[in-house]
Amino acid sequence: MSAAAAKTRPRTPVFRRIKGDILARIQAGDLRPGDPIPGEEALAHEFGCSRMTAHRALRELSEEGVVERRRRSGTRVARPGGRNVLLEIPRVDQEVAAMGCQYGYALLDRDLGRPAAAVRDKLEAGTRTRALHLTCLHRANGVPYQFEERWINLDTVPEAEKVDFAEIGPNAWLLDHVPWSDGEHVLSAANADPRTAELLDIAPQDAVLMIERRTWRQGRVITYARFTHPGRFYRLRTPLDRG
Amino acid sequence: MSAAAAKTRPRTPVFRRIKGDILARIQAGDLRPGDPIPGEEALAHEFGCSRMTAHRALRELSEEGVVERRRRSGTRVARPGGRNVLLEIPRVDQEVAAMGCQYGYALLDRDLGRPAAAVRDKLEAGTRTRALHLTCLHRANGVPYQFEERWINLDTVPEAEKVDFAEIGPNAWLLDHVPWSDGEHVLSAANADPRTAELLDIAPQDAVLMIERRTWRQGRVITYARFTHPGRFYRLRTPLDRG
DNA sequence: GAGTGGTCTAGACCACTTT
DNA sequence: AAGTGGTCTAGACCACTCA
Repeated sequence: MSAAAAKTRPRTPVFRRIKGDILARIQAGDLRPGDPIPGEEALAHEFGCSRMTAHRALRELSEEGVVERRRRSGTRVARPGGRNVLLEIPRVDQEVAAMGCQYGYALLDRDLGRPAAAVRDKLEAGTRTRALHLTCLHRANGVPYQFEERWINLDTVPEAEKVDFAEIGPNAWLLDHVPWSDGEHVLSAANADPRTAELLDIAPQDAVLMIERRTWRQGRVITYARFTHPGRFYRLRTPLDRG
Repeated sequence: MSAAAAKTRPRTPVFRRIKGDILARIQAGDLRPGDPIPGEEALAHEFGCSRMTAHRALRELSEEGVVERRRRSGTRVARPGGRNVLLEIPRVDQEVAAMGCQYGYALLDRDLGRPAAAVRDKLEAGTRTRALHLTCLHRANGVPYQFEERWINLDTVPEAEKVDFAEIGPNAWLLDHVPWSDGEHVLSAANADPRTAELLDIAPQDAVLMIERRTWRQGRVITYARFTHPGRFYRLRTPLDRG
């Protein structure tokens, strides 16, 4: 087979070469959205590999949204709808350190009790549920960097009641003490309220980027957190991955 | 083999059951960050499957950031650093339609020429590069929904020069006419400038959520776009996936 | 050197979908 | 009924890394 020639000791795995080849054909405009892609059998023959290897290449392309697969009818180039983007939301202390700045943490307020109805909804909790309400400020080289307001559901994480959070931030503590969790994130822009503006040392009404996070553990809400960043400086950036 | 007993016609693939089992152990607190996970050989024996199947389960957990794998030293529960979140940035027309609203598109301005230095940098272009500058407004039920400002690199996509974009939005046209592309997204919050505020029918200085997108084709920038949404209404939401 | 993960094979059977 | 993808096996060899 001339196709299987030029072994050239393939440092890159075969399934990657298949993926790269198909991706290149698409990027070159050779294959357009909706166009059919050779089946697993054909690809296996073309690349001189087993069907499993061709299958893996096509499966990964499918998971990445590059192609669409349907039984019987085969594999086609996906027609891109929206964009699915991998967003990294780093830990604030690591983020500040990565910028080469001195990280500072301060607990502004610690308050225990039954939260208001709006927060109760976020916690998916009943009226008798108690929550730990924490207000924190994170600084980079002394400059306010992130304002954090957080509620921890004490029904789900009762151990949190005994922690004072004066030294360790709630995020770091939770990551160390609560196993693993599902998460939901909501991104929005808002005008800073007077208190937030003062804490972040920005003008009232300045735009802030807000990240709301809820995490679950076995179906119950662990915590609801609001992270507020000065909009003028803060950016969330997605890497450009697919080469 | 007693291990292979109880066929029970497993509707869910074995590799999924292995993944689910390990995830459950982690979420139950049975396995904590840093704890070792049985190797592929051991898992294969435990679940009565081949090593390939166990390998796939562990590989996918690793790709999802749940575990960390290293040769020789084995597989361990990952210690969560930041959070990697899958963000869906939908097409504005589909997004509006999905809300059950009437989608409206208007081209406000179409301008051809050499862009200013700031935009030239974004396009990674030289001083002689010409770009098509488009300004568009997207509406939902007649209400301004998104303001779009876009530059298309005519070195990369010369065909765009002949399109008038009066009827079809630049995003839709590009998706149909330019193969596939890498993308970079930047999210930020800002105060609306007077012109944007007027177009979006919001007060000046109101917070807006801005999404900047650049796409590449074979190493060259196709387009740089800025999407601006009224911050009061617009939310970007990540699904809570891992069950 | 030994043990782990990473890849690959050449088969196999099944599930789904379209004809 | 036939053709496609989805899963799985029981081996194999290699690469990396730790002891």
